[in-house]
Amino acid sequence: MGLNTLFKALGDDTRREILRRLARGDMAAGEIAAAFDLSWPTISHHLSVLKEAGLVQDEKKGQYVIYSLNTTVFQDIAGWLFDLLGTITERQPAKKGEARKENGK
Amino acid sequence: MGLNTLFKALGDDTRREILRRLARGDMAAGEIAAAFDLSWPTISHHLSVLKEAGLVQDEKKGQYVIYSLNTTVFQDIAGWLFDLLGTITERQPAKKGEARKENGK
DNA sequence: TAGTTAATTAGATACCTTTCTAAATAACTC
DNA sequence: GAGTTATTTAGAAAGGTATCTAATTAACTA
Repeated sequence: MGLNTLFKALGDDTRREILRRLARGDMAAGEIAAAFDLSWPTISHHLSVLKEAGLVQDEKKGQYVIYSLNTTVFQDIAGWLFDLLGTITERQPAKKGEARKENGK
Repeated sequence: MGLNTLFKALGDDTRREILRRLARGDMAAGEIAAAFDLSWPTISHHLSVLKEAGLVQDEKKGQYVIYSLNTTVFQDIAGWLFDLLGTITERQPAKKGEARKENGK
């Protein structure tokens, strides 16, 4: 759902810790909430941010809601990284003695 | 300066576009500002967020301030990604017929 | 169906972000 | 040194985010 939403979702310790736990295996919402020193509604909110970003999926199993990691979005991050790093390597290496002088005096 | 600051800095279109331009070569602050439909102070602020996150560096060259990409932080992102994806592959693949049932009914 | 357990939604508060205009600082040019 | 150009800092407005408690919804259990 866009790199913006994605990076914003990743810019929070609690949310990254949730992802780390989900990487070890699926968990119910309450199980996740129990692992933190925050209220259930707060965790519920973080989960919805992660879901919005496509980083997790949820599935209702009886009275539980099981959350799992969605790894496909990590390709978006990797793709963005490669694009950027690719652009760097594309640029002409400046000849000796005139390195990076376009903007200087 | 921490993954939090780093991801937060990346969660903005303008800032990612600044990085993309810097990937092609160093630029003066004003040169960057001129490329956007935003005021100079706004761009100046975005640059300080990027700098705070360690994504760019600046260097005073006479009356200009030249900004350049700092690629070393990308290792932090890559490292985080690898850690997470590594954790996923570490987990025991469930045997057939008992897949992902720990939390279910 | 009344009670219990699981999870989300609503509403409030405090704080952080993005953006602006106006002012300040810093360096160059005559 | 007076003016010009480059950039940042200050201060304000609008909107977003993280967190809480209380209320609601949904599903199981006896």
